[in-house]
Amino acid sequence: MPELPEVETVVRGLERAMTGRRIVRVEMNRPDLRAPMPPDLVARLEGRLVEGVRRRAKYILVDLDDGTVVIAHLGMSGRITISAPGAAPNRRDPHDHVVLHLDDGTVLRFNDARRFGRIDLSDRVGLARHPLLSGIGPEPLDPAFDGPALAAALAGRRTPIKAALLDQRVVAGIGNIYACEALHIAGLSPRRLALTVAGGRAERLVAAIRDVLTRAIAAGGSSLRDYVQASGELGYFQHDWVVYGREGEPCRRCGAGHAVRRMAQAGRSTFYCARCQR
DNA sequence: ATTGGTTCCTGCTGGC
DNA sequence: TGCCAGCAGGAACCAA
Repeated sequence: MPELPEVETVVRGLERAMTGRRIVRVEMNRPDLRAPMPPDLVARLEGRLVEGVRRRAKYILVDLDDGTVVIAHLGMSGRITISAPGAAPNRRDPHDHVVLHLDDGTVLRFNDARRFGRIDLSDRVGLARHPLLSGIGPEPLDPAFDGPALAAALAGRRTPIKAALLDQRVVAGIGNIYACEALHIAGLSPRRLALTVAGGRAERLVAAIRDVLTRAIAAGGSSLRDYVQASGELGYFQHDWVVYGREGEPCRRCGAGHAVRRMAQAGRSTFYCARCQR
């Protein structure tokens, strides 16, 4: 799915399109995503004013004027497209599972071919206790996420650091691409046991995570096959990947000769340089 | 308690 | 050119 930078980019697009607007009509074309959507979704959205849109981990949170919060996750193939008021209607797509019509004519479509995404409802007061959000770790761009905090989260864990970074309880929002990139920047082997990432190594990894996520957000995220920004534009951070998807290409840091390798970890592809990542 | 494997679903791509 | 196995950004769930 879109990882943190992609979700952040979508949230910024939604924020512009939705804030201060009223939802006048909701179409629910297919209620069975990864989990069934709430049966009262349409009733609870229609007529509500949108107060804001924000992000937590890879979740999109839409605050409504009655205290309801819409929780949306894009899964692996989910996207939200925005048709500006007066724009030609999009071609009908069988994977537009939920369609929102706003009072200014804006149309938002939640599209997810693989249906790994989810949509749920909560309320502002109980949001932190919602089962989807309650166990999630610190936001990586929050100043509270520092070397000692990461080291504490990794203490005693005998899983590879790559797998630990994908664990949303350790740190929020990192997925396969940015885990590979951050470990390369930090010079840490993806195979290294998580518990050995402490002290200076943890500091380096935190700095690397912040660096890659910040640059990716600035680029509008990475566009893969299934991902476009809310506005329909493409992010371009995929051109800045140093290891992800570059199997066999020379490591940009080591110079010629040392090829980027690919291996499987926990069923996912890991890309790394065996020379400069220890 | 941690950890690794499996599973959900569809679409695209690379190799034959 | 055509076919199809394998793979894809995630994470909940299960068993050990």
